[in-house]
Amino acid sequence: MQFNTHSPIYLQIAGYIHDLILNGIWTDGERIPSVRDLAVELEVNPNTIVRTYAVLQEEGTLDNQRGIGYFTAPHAKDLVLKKKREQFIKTELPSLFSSLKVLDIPLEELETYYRTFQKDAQSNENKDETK
Amino acid sequence: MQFNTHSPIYLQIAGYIHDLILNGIWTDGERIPSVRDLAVELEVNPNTIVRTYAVLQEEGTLDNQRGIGYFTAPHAKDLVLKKKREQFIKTELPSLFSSLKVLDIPLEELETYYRTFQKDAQSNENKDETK
Amino acid sequence: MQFNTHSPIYLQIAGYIHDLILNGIWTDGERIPSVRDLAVELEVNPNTIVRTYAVLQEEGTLDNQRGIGYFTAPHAKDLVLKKKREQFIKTELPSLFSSLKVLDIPLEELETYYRTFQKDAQSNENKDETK
Amino acid sequence: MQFNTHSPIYLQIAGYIHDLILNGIWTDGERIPSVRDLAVELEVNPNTIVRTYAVLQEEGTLDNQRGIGYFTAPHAKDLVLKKKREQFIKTELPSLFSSLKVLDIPLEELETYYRTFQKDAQSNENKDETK
DNA sequence: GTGGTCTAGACCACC
DNA sequence: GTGGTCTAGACCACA
Repeated sequence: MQFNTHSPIYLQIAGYIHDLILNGIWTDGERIPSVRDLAVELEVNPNTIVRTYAVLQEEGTLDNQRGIGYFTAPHAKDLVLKKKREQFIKTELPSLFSSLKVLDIPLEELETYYRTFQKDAQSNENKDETK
Repeated sequence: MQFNTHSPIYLQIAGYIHDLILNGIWTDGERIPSVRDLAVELEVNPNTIVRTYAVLQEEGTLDNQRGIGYFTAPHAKDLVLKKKREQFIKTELPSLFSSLKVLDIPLEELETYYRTFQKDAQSNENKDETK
Repeated sequence: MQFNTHSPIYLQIAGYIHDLILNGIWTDGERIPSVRDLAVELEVNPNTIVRTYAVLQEEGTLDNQRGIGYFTAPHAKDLVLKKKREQFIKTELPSLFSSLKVLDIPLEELETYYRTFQKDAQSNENKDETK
Repeated sequence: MQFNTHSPIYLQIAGYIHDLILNGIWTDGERIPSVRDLAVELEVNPNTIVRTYAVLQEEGTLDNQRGIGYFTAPHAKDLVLKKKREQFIKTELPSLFSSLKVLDIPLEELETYYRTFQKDAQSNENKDETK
């Protein structure tokens, strides 16, 4: 049995940046924080960020202009969305379905909970608007 | 940002035992490995297993008889199933649904994948029978 | 703070013998087990029993006839009863009363529970007779 | 026969803390000694105190804030009082009543002693006020 | 043999 | 500083 297994920090940060892009916090083509700045913000060694940015550049999510800085790619959001969807369908769905099977929860029950979830989400949005 | 998020080993082992019971590897009322034996098998300190077993006894999943050993409770499987279902609905479903929303996957699409999953599972079972 | 404090075993055994006499299991003037026999029965070092019998002889509960053995005194039961009553009133009652005070339980409430206790005891006796 | 009957130290300390709360020495919501400090004070291993505090937190008597310390719960005193009353009525009263029966002390006699006890207690209080 | 408790000492995350 | 966890090793009671 294996305990205390993590994905490496630089990959955790890559996932974090994916989420920033998906949620529109970093928009397509925008200039993003320098390696040094992000390292300070996340309280992490700059080399870790270097590695993260390299991975994201490799996969096409980020562009680099030497001497200027890093930018999100022109279609970063679509690209990340596609990537996450594939990963979700290939790895998360099977584990979800096997949970449903073991726990003996039919798909119909899921739909019920889904409607409740959507109603809750909506009422929260309304609250936010009122603020 | 949070890196290094673990649940403690003794709880990871508790979860592992839940799965053993759910999957019928440990059946209701059966004698289970002694503290020392399981500690050797999982390569942890006996005290860690003591703590795991104490938690599971507290929640009613295990019984024990001093000087004899630990046993799964008479209705251990039902109890664990109930517990896991509650936990699944309360904590995993919301995160699933929010993934669906972010990834823009309608519930209907899930059903399609579900049917594929079930067919695959069935064909695997048939293979097993053929063995 | 003091943990793990016991009365010495020889005194615990003295109390045990008091109870035997009070409950009529050892009657007045009866010959009682030899030091050696009682030591075996209670799984205790014979010297411990020697000490117990010495204490009980000192307080008048036991008599010793050299070469023959130990006997309960002619009025052993009355003597023990008197002793226990005194001890009860002097040491146990105050602690009981202070519990009642701290827990805010009026004496009247005690009477209620007492009646319940007596009824239970009686019904148990009836069961015994039926046997 | 059973000699050497202890409750474990961590439970003895739990009982000791119950008393501190009942007697108002630790008041509701108050910060209590750190694990290490109490361990030093009671001359036990810190892990023993950890276990005691865990038990008391489990039963709702204590709260804690990570990195800050332990606190008595907002209604700790009421909670402990309720717990102790139940335990007193269920386990101590029957043994009291059976003592009364064996010693042939009628309940009325108890009342006499009770009045004496109350008078003594009152005169002690007056002394305290005079101080 | 079993589990239960306790100690000593270490390392970690949080504040 | 705080609590939380884990290890190593010891001793105990029960069966």
